[in-house]
Amino acid sequence: MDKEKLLQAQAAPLLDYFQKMIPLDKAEKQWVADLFKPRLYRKRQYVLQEGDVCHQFNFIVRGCLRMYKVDEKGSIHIIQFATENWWMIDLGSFHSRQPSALNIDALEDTMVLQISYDNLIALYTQSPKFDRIFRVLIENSFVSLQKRLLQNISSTAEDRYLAFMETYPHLANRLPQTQIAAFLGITPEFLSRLRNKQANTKT
Amino acid sequence: MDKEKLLQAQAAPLLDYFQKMIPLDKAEKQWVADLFKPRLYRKRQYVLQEGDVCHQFNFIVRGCLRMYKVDEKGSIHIIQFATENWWMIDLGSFHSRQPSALNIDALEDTMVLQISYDNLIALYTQSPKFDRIFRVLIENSFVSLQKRLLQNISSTAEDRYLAFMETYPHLANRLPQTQIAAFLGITPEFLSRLRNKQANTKT
DNA sequence: ACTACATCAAGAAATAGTATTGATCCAGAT
DNA sequence: ATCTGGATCAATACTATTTCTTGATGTAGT
Repeated sequence: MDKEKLLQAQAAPLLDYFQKMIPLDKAEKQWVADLFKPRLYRKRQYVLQEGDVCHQFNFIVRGCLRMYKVDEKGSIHIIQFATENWWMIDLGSFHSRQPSALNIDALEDTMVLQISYDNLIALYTQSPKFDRIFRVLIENSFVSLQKRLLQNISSTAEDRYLAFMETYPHLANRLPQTQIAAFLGITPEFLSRLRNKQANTKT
Repeated sequence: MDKEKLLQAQAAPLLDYFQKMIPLDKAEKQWVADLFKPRLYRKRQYVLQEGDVCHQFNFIVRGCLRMYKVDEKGSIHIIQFATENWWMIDLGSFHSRQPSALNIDALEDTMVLQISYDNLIALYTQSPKFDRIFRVLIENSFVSLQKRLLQNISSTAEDRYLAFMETYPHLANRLPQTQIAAFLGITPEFLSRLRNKQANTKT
């Protein structure tokens, strides 16, 4: 009993998150608390390294992760940031059990709740409610991704910067600008100049 | 052939180390070069986290690792530091395949050569010479450990500090004093006072 | 030749990590 | 009871690392 309570306390942010989507019964809460394991990643630590299979579906309790691809020239292209109450995973690698071409690492010390592939399947089997939860959750991610793509192919760097500031104002002051630049696909120097320009035109 | 040379070059510090213990023949060198994989851990990054099984036997090429236990109060007790040409592993977890109660992380960016459990067994099977090498190497570690224990149970903090300075003079200027304090089992403040005292009595 | 960026180098500014010091407290040995 | 060998807390100082900005110069596409 004591142990159950401890697990539930650790999983609380995730249980809250699910609860807001679909109410869970007692047993379902306990499964979640049992199958999602808390884990701390420290700043700069890899969560997933290119060439490894992505074995974990990660829910971020606190901190910030980034997913990126390193191109042939060694430049970093950031696909996604994720902070509190977001998910981070290479879904392709996770489901195909094939090595990932992507990297995930921590920009801050980050606590996640992670579930392994096998345990996630077990969870789906035990309660189809989780099929629905994860469908919705992935749909949300899909929508953000599509939005991001559209912006990328259709806008100039300045427009992308402005859109970023609108969509993720909380990230703007939280992340180093080097990271934001890598997300926008420009150099930190150029981002610095863009910001300068913005600041000047405002007054 | 080219590839062989590259691997041997990467494994050079380890081959030198073995060579000083027992001469290796060509095939043995190649096994070592093949089975030990180079890996970089960045400062603050975990090499082993409490609760995980220790799967790798690590030889440090450059950098510095620390092994420690976190107690119920959250205090850190450092069991061991390891720098160039030393080994770092939770031997208990490694051999029992049970989760470790210890943490290992990097105090500096650290390059290791690591061999997995299965590959180490394979190495022993291929050449019993490695049984001897690893026996000797673990005996060395055992002796340091026993010395450390003895010091710990029999000395005052000041004596332990002096002994540390004698035994590991190179670590004294390399590690932050917070780490040395955690190794000696005292607070950084008290260590600071001890050093002050030493400096004054010398003149 | 103008716009929208990149590259490189250097310095400034901000932040995080480390060390020191003083004040106060406490437990065990004398 | 008080002295010694420590701990804890808070403030300050110092150092190192990371991040940001700026200037100079270059380049590809319209």
